[in-house]
Amino acid sequence: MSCHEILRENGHRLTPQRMLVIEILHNAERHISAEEIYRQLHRRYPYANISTVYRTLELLKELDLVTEADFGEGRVRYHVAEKGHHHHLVCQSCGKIIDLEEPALHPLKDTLLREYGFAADLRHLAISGKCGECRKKKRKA
Amino acid sequence: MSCHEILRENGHRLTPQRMLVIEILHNAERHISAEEIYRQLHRRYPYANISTVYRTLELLKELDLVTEADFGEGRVRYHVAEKGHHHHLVCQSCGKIIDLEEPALHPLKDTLLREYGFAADLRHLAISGKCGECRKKKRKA
DNA sequence: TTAAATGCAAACGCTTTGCAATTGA
DNA sequence: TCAATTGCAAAGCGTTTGCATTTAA
Repeated sequence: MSCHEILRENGHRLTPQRMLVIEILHNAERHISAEEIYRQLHRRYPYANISTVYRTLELLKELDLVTEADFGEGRVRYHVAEKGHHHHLVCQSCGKIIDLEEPALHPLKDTLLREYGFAADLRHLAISGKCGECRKKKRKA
Repeated sequence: MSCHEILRENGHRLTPQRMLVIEILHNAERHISAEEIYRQLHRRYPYANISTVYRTLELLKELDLVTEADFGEGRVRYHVAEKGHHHHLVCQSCGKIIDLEEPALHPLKDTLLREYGFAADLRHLAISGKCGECRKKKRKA
C-alpha cells in the first residue's frame, strides 16, 4: 500500500504539500533533514512553509511511514520506512556515513534480549567512531 | 592525576566555578545535563551563569575529562570519563535507563573493526527499545 | 459545507557568542 | 600585572505553537 493510500485510509487529506514531502523523501538518496526537505519543497512550491514540513513528518512518523535517525548533528534526519533500515557508522573525523548491513547487528540484538530482556529498536542506530581511511591518515601523521 | 591537576597542567585556571562543576560531575549518580549542573551550581554559588557551565563542559571534553551521552532527549548529558564508560539501554515506553556491562558490546566492536575497518567509539552509546517490564505490560494489555 | 490543514509570526528550549568587567597566577 | 575567565544579554539554531485563512473531500 502506498503512502498516499495509507494517509487516506487513516482519514488524512492528501494535500499538494504532503504529496511533495512524500515524493522528496522517496527520491532522497540518503537520510534527509527537515531543512533539506523544506529547501526542495520551496523550490517547487514557493508558498510552502517549514512548519508544514515538520507537521507532515510528525504525521508520517505516527503512521510508521518514515523513521528518524540521529547522527549526533544536533538535528534529526528522516527516511522512508519501507526502504528498509540501515544502520550507520558515522566517522567522527571526516563525517562520512557508512551503511551497515542489516544482519551485522543481529547478534547484539539477540544478546540484549536474552541477557537483559530488552527489545532493542535498532532502526535508527548510528554508531560513531573513526573510519578506515581516517585511521590510516592518522597513523601516517 | 586529578581533574584539577590536569587543568593546571594544560595551562587553565582553577576558578571556583570550574571546581564546583567538576565536583558536581563527580558527585552525580548518573549522567547529568548542563541544566542540572547549573541548578546545583547556582544553589552554592548564586552568581554563577549557565554559559560558564557550558564553557567548562566544553573544556573538560577537550581534555577528555568528561564524555557526552545522547539519550535522544533533545539535550546532551555528561559524565566523568574516569568513572568508566557504561552503555545504556533507554526504554522508549517508560524512559528507564538500564546500564549495560562494558563487555556486552565487545563482539560488536570487533566485528565492525574486522569487517568495516571502523573503530567504533562506543563510549556514549545509547540503544533505545523496550524494557522487559514494559514488554510484559504490553503483552497483558 | 466544514473539519482538517496551511501559512505566518511568534515563541520555544538548548546552546553559543560578543563584550565589558573581573580575577587567578 | 594581564591574559584568561566570567557574567550578562542577546542571538543562534532547530523545532513547535496559536490563530486566522484556506482547502480537500
